[in-house]
Amino acid sequence: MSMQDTASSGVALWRLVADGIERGIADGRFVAGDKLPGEMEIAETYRVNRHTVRRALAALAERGIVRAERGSGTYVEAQKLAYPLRSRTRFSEIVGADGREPHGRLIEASDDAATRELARELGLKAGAPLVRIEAMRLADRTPICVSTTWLSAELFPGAGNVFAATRSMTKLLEHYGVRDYRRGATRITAGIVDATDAARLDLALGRPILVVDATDHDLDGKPLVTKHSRFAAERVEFLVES
Amino acid sequence: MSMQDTASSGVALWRLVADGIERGIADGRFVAGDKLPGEMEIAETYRVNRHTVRRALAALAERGIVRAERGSGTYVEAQKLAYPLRSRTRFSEIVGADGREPHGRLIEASDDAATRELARELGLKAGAPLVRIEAMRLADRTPICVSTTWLSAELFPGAGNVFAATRSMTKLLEHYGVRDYRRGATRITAGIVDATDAARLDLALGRPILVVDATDHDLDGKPLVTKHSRFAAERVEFLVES
DNA sequence: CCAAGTTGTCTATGATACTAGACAACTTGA
DNA sequence: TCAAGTTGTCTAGTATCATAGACAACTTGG
Repeated sequence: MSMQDTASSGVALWRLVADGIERGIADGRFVAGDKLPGEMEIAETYRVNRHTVRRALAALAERGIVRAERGSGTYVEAQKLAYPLRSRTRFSEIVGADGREPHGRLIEASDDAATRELARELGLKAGAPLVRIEAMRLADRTPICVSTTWLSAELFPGAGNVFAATRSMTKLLEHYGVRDYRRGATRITAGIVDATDAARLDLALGRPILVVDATDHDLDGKPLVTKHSRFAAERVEFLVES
Repeated sequence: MSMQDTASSGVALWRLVADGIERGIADGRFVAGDKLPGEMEIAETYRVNRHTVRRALAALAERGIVRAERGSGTYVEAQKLAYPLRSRTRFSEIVGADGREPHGRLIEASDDAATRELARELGLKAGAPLVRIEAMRLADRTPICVSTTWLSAELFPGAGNVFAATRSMTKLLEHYGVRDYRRGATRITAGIVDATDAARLDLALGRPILVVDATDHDLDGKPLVTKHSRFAAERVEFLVES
């Protein structure tokens, strides 16, 4: 691996090495507590200078993924949150099941007008008044995802304030008399985090995110809320059951 | 956006701009045929030199995402493949439904021994003989994903040759008398493409990929094959139905 | 204690990324 | 035809990336 190989890829070499090591951890080639190969050995496998490897490891160490011990070696630290995608998906339940403490945080709430896309998703007319809620979800102080949620301002007046108080979408819906709801079709893709989300998720620029678009319906199939969520890919793994 | 902001993120500035524009297209802010803002305007919104924007646009143009017209502007070109995740998921059907021509290609087949992980997934003992098939799937000549598939070498002797001939996992299983099969639990996450897959998928280094791990079972629930697939995130969108 | 192997830190050098400014070539609409 | 706005192409200067080598500081096992 040389500068010529990566020419015009737009990612620094040390970043490729860091991604490679991180993937090794994600794939289970290295498990929490394992000792990584020595810097020299890593340098040889990636055909890269040892300094480049050091920079990669430093980046991983700063993110808490590995920990270097002078004279001894570099060791693996972290894990991923298993996130089942079911028709009944509640963030707090999922995080709780993993033995971690769920948190919600309101970033911003504002009024908005429905684009054609949003109107179709929510069964409203284009231009209909909406409440837009920008929120963040954490597990044990680690940011997991940020999501933008839209609700009809007519069906859910003052939804922003209710969310600010309850910090839970489930409780917000309960407040308006919705006892239960189901997730409709979910669209998943991946992308690269933008500067705004990177700051919110405490993620380095250029990290991958899982992008999820979904609409929740009540039991009669009437659309309630539609969401656009961005998950830190390095901290979560979706499970689809059949 | 300055070099200081991106310091130690490991992604080139032009790459962030390119990703931002591409995401604008993915999110529907720009649709195929739309004219992008002028280079100067983009440079201002990202607070970046015009040359940096030009490099970003050049990268997008090379990938066929946009097309520049001198004296006029830069225009949007492409779309994504909708990929439903059901218990009965067949690549050829999905691509066909999108009006495109599905293709399969064998990259490599070899013998392998089951790791503890693979053995558990396939209901075998660790060290059991496996056939490992590295394959690639395309839609209209565009690479969509590469996957590594493992099967028991005892249940499916010579599976590599059969796949080479049929280039279809469904037909391979039929050859061994498996008439129907179902997908079990599927794990989805995102990552950054490595050098090998980047070459196979014709993807630039540092691009995001969707990583899917799944095991297929026969109708009695007996595990047949387990797969590790990597999808070019920029070309596909998963649909989860509830 | 010693030797081998590990991570930490320094200096130096060439290649690349980004910025900056200027101007050419072309398209569009008035 | 003309002016404004667009993309294309030069030249330069500065900061960062990656390589290279040497040595210090520390851990581990014999």
